Amino acid sequence: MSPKKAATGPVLPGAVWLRKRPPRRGQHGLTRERIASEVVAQLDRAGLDGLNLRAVAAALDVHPTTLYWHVAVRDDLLDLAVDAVFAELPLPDRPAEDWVDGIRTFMHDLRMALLAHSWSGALASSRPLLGPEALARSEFVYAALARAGFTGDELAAAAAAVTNLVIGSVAAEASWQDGDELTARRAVQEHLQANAHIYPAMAELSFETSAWAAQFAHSAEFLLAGLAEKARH
Amino acid sequence: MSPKKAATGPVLPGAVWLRKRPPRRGQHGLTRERIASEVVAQLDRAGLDGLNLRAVAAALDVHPTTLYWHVAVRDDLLDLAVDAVFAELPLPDRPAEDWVDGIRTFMHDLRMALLAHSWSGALASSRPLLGPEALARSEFVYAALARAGFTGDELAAAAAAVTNLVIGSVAAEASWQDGDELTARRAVQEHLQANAHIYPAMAELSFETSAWAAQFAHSAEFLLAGLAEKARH
DNA sequence: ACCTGAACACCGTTCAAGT
DNA sequence: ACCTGAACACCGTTCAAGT
Repeated sequence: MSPKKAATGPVLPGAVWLRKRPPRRGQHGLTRERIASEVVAQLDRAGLDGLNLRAVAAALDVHPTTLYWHVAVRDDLLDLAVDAVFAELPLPDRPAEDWVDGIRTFMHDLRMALLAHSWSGALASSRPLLGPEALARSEFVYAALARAGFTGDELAAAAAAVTNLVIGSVAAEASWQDGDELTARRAVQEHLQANAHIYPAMAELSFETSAWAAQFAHSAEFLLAGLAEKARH
Repeated sequence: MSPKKAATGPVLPGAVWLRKRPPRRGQHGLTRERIASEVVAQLDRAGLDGLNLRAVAAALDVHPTTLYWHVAVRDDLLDLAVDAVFAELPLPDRPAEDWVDGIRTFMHDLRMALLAHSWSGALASSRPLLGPEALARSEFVYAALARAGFTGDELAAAAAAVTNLVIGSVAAEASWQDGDELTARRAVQEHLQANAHIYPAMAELSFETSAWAAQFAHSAEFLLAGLAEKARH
């Protein structure tokens, strides 16, 4: 009957946030916050595959199994880490005068926060974002789009489109930067040009300058233009 | 000097496709295709976390370590599986009369193919898609958008926006369906309403009917509207 | 309520050896 | 060229016991 067993049914992703959190700090002062920031640090250093419970515990100066008092499964650590990344996202307390500007800024800020932790895009795209920091950012997006005139299903869809485009773009971008990006790009380009008869349109493009930021900016403008048009009815 | 060591530098994601593939089939008739479809089958059954090399090998009736002749690392298996999913995506041989219709159909088809294998969205979002089947679909998108009038950076950005929005949306959707979705939704809604003072806009929405398909359709239309407007200059 | 310690089952990967 | 077999290092998780 420990807290970690309190969740009903199977462990579902994001479930850390729906369980009651242990409020008091133990004899080592171990809190979710301390655990989260250590996990972030190790993910930054070792990447998603490099993370391991024993190293996290060692850095926190506790026994590996101690962590199981604070989380139910390893994946919970990832949820804590992702929410910590969202906390880095600046959240304006006043809405922007022009809602399009507000959403645009949010999209670029979100991209930067996720890119600062290369593992976070992959996680944000594949796990429900239910932490308090992530929810606060969602609330901001909902509020901005509601002010733009969206309601009901369209409001939910517009908000989803905004976050899914950003997170999807960042995840794709980060997936290239895991290895040696330049070598990878050259290999792909060679491959495309060697098979130009199969991929004529793609072979024409030059990936020489991988201008990720500019490409993302264009992507964002495409969506913003569509949202603006629909908001006008 | 085995083939798996042929790649220069560190193992980068998607690298299976850039290495020369062993052309002939061995005494067990083990090919990349057979391995790929077995991996897909096991992922469908056990999920991403449930996949293990030993089980794959057993099902193929070979020794676990035999797989290392055909791939360099476990992740290569995932790349093979993702490309196999892309192969299920119907690819029209004639372009649509209206390019918007063509892209719209592609987006919905891609969503369906990825949703049919719940693990594939997470993988597609976090690994470069360099397999032949995935590239062929990208080529289709590039060609359609080029016909719409996009060129250079804007063409690349438009294509990226289309695939990233779809993959990002599917990954998010699938992340909810890993566990008991209904229970999860209810818990989240309770949580939002209990904290309605923090999340006023979100608390208002009813997540009763989780109409994923309708929401995705709206998201797609937002992007398509923006693309159409930009294409008109 | 929070942490320790021992122990278990599992799994990706290497490497030398076979045919 | 392709496959086997033994072996290694590692790692998430459990459970009973401590304070």
